[in-house]
Amino acid sequence: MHIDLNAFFASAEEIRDPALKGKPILIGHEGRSGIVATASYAARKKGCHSGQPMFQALRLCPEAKVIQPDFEYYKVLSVSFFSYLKEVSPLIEQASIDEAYVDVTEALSKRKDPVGYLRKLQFALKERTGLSCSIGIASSKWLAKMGSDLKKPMGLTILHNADIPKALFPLPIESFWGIGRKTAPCLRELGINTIGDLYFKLKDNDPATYQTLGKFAYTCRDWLRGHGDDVVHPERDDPKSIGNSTTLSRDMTGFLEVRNEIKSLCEEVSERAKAARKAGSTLTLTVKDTAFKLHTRSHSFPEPTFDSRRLFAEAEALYRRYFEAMDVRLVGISLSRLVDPLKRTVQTTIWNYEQYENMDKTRTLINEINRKLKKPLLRRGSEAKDED
DNA sequence: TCTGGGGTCCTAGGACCC
DNA sequence: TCTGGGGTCCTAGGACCC
Repeated sequence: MHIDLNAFFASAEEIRDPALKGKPILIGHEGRSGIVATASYAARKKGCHSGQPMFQALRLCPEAKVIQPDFEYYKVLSVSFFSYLKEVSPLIEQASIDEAYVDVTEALSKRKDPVGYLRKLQFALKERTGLSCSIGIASSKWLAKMGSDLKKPMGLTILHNADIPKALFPLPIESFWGIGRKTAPCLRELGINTIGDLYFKLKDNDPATYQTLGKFAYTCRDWLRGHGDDVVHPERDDPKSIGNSTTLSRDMTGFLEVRNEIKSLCEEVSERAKAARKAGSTLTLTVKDTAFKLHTRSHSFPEPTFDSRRLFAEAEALYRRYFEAMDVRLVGISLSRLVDPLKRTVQTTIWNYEQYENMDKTRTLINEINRKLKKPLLRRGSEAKDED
């Protein structure tokens, strides 16, 4: 099952202020370079959609109410959504703040009326949290995701593999999950306008289609046959990178102009890493130039770290070395190759000490170090010390 | 008043090792 | 007789998604 909250941020605001119900709402910032994160269904009717520059959305729907996003509040609602799902099945893979894959094989096979059960589940969620959702049921994650997109809001779509031609083939190629604004025009160039067109080109081994999609072509072929990945990974919530970026109040040139922004980004990343109990070995500095092109430069530390001063020192070095003369619109800092600093053991040290003859002594020493590593190294907030 | 910010995954080239 | 084939790790860029 793929389950997706409908117009999540807008619904969240309606829950907080029921007077907004049914009204056109745009969630996003209104200032320079603001974009729409979510548009309520009333606003969507006027042509508003997420990703749109806010001023464009307001031109289409001047009466819309603009609300600044409140991610902390959305996160709270999201947590209650996921704890509700856990009652249905323990096998949940969080796909984003508002959607999940759930392995309901067990839960559904026991029911006499699985469809009725899902409907009840959907309405109980609405009852309990005020959130409406769409559900897709299928034999693979991709197909379930495509299914949940077919009917909104409060949709329930069951797609058997045999339904694929009728349900998906007529859809425009842009609605294929995994094919976006770059690939879709290339496929249209090849005469592929619908999902069905893609299916037949792949089936007939059209070389140009395979060339355009690369390895992804084989994944698409599997998906369209109903053979895609169907394994739900509950542990997927372990992050692989932690980063923050910000669009500057104006274009800036030279490190001294962006120094304070980079400093606070490093501090934010450091705090988030500590809170997630992660340390990272690779720091990446991202900048966007005035033509909206992104540039990245990265550095790997000999040891994983979350120390904001080390992050900042390296970010400064990278910036001065590569971007000093560039007009810059956005700066970002990201930490990756994350490890849990509490789970680290001293493997390299073992090698050094094994050269010594007294193995008992060595073992004692290693045990002692590992015991120390297991003690909490991280102190919270103001108690945090430099050596942390 | 053009186009956010959080991520994941893939590709390709180069250094390095055996 | 100038130069194989296996692999890993690192870096940079880019596509895609919500």
